Amino acid sequence: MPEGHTVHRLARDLARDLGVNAVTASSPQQRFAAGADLLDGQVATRCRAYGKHLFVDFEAGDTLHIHLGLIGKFRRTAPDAPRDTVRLRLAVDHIAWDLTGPMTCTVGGPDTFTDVTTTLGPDPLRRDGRLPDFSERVATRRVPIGAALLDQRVVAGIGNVYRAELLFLVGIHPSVPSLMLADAEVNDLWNVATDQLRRGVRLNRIVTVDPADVGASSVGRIGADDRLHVYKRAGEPCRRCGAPIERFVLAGRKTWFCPTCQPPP
DNA sequence: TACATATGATCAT
DNA sequence: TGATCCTATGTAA
Repeated sequence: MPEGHTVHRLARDLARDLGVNAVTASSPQQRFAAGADLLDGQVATRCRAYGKHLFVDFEAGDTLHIHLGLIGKFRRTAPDAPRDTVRLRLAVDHIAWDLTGPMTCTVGGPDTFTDVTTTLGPDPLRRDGRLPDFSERVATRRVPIGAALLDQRVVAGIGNVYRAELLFLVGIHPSVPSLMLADAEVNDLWNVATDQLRRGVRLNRIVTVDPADVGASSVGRIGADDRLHVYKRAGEPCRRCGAPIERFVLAGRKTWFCPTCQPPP
């Protein structure tokens, strides 16, 4: 489930679990054997996230760089858990963190963080993420806003679920040209993104529906199937207006919108 | 057993 | 735009 919220949450949980102890690093799958050897026995000194990129610094100056991609997972397991597909296992005491299916898993020097993040747009989950930076990048893209939001050079950490959900929440159709958005709309988009991604970190999952959006019968409780407004809900009624949710492909990925709440340009 | 699909990104054409 | 990489899961056969 890797959008920015997942990676920021990982940085936090990893930092807590790894603590100040030396880690045992291994690559059961062997594809990261050399890197694991470098890290084995070192103390992790810092865990950071920027967009969908995760960085773990080690005492000797090595930086582990991980990007989960579409199917990657990094999860807390036990040292006796199955490991045939585990690219990297970081173990401390009785806790093991298992990385499977990552798009990127490398070890580099102290410049790794800067080198990787210099190409990225502002990250709403970071303290250094700036709205004016976002505004400027949105205003200079000659693509639909639904494409711009997936471009990590415009804003870092948003993926296919948040692109659809955020645009619903701000009432903007994905096909509206990025540079046509009013200042107020761009501000709104940034603020909603910040709020929603933070909520995602807190809950460790994407939930964009509010209790006020669900029926009185459910007493404000949000169930497993009503956490999202539009993502993967083609044909189902909009929770706010009842119109059937529609779907189309934008920037090579399916996206969803409400034709009433998000009028086409 | 096979196939489709997935919250991502890159590279080739 | 399409192929490709990586893994896991759900559905179909």
